[in-house]
Amino acid sequence: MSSENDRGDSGAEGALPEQLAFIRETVRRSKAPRAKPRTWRGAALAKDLPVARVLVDKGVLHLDRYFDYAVPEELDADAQPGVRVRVRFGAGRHRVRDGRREGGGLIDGFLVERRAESDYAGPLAALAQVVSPEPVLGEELLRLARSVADRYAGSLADVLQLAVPPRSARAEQRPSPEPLPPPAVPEAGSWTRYEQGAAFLEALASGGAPRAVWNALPGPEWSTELARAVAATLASGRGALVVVPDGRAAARVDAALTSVLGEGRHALLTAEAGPEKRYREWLAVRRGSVRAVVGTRAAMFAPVRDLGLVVIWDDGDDSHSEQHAPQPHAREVLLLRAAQDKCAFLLGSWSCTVEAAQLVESGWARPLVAPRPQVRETAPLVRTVGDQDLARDEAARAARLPTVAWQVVRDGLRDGPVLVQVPRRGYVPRMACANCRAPARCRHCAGPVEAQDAGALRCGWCGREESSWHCPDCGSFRLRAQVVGARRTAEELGRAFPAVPVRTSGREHVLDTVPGAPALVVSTPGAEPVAENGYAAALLLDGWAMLGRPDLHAAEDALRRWIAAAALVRPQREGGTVVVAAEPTLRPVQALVRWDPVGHAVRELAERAELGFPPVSRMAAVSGTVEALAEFLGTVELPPEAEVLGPVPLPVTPAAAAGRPRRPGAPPPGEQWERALVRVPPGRGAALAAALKSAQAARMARGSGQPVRVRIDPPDIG
DNA sequence: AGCACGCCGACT
DNA sequence: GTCGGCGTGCTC
Repeated sequence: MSSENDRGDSGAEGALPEQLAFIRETVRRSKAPRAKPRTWRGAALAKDLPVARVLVDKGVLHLDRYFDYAVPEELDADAQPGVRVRVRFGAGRHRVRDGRREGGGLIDGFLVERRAESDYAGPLAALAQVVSPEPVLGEELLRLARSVADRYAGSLADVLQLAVPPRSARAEQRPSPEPLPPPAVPEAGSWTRYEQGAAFLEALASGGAPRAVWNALPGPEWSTELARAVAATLASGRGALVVVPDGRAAARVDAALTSVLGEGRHALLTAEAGPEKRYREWLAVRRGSVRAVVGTRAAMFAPVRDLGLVVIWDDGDDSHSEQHAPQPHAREVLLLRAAQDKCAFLLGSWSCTVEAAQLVESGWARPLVAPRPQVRETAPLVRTVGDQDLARDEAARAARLPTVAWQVVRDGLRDGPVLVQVPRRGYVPRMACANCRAPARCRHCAGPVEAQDAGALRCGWCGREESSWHCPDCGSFRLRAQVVGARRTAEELGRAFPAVPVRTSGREHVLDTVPGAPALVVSTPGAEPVAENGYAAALLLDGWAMLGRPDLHAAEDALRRWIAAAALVRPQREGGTVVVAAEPTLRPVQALVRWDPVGHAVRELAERAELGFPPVSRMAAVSGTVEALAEFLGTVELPPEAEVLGPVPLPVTPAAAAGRPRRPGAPPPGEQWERALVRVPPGRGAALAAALKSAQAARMARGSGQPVRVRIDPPDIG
């Protein structure tokens, strides 16, 4: 299916049109390639392979090519492929002084290749300096970075900035430890709970490259199961890489790896470590001293030797999306790695994203699931509280908490801690059917219907006015804005149970664990502490806030967050109960009750295919001022199948926000920007990225003042 | 992006 | 003649 095609044609063998054009041009111009590079009044050059191909470390797209430099004799030994170099670069003030060319700034780069001769017809400048003889950019990493740049219409230099950590001389001086021999093949352990669990481990241990989408059972065993998969891969003599969404998850996997493998066999790569320690760990991996890595998203590029397995945990968490250009997603990067290195792939989660379901649907990966009785055995009981219950229950309505919920909390507090999940502030209210709460969508392109200041309705994607909306599901003509507001509920809850301590975990202050004693634990999604022996009960409040957004991911996100909280609750047989405040007829609510995130994702996938949504189609967002965007859309040569939606105006950033850091892709404060979406059918993702990249490159080269931002797989469509 | 080169108008 | 306007194009 689509994703496979895209991975195929964005691979190393497929050169982009502008690259081809460049190559053709260079070949034409240099009629007779010189046997030896001619420098400015030749200083002594390396005898063997006197040309260094250099990637200049500038993110600008039209410089996204290699440049040749001459290798002076004294740098010959150090100037090996993969090392960091400094070169003079820029058309500026070329003066020839003492037989050497000067001027142009000194700029960092990577030496990519040593060659006998150059395609470049002109005289070569010499390498100014080898920053360090440590080879940091290997062939595989370079190939990966190239694929990622192509996939995301970004520059190679930008990707390398994400992939290669900044240098620390002190870290380089420290020798890395001696590598340990491969460990023994681990026991299957709790993997036997899954139908293909033991077989998956065996395949890894025997050097195979199985690819699986793993729907993990609720509970704390997942990190040990991950560690066993890593151990099995190491036992086969290969390396393994695990990417998790945050530092807490990384710490859990780190602990599990230590207990399964012992000390010294794996590295922990997280931002928390600080630059020097982090580079030291990275170097230990790169040098082959350490064969296994766990880390947060930057670790997706970790240069693991002889990679046998890549793992991503909880791919639906948005921290897997890199914030820096070109904003690659860890799942997509690991997919590229699995394809490039022909290694095993494991995507694990308590929940299931549409993208994960697609990997199974297309046949690229196999499902790794537990049999239904095992799921029922492990999951808590889930009860729902909808509007009907609230309406019937006048007293509860005032407190925003129905009787069922009170009872569950009260009963739970007799046995242990009770988790209360409240939504974070700041959800954008959007329009939904007042009757059945289905998000209101545009009839033409299925984008989200938004309320304007004047009260008019308009599509957030194509900008069409919506004057006669009615709900396609239930026929209602009434719309409502979704409202958020919940923190108070938790406070009231605390007052209602005065004898019980209330602990909170949220953005500013995240608790890692809580003891098994009775307590109310109030948390925002993603910050839920793990309870010793599991929570006795959980209360998931204000489902509307999560479901109300007609964001593509609204239902999936809500389900993922509920499941993430509910997975910390004891199994039903131990009395574990979850109450979710949401209409029981809604699809994600039903999926939670049945504990069937995979079924939910499969149905969402079918719907996305029907509506032409990602990941079945591929989308890109292009934004800029009205003029800049119009000009860009006028010049870009999109593949014929491409469909342009919009442009529509983006909300103006208040000028008061000037001091604060802006989200990447957001317009500068006070400027009116527009955004268009471009979508292409399955298999044309690479062509779309290439077209956008070359249009962007042409634009930058022209230096036409106003910027245009291009974002592949925009996360916030709708 | 910088920064020079180039090919046209008013100036010592 | 030449100083300098910034349009155009290159950076190994």
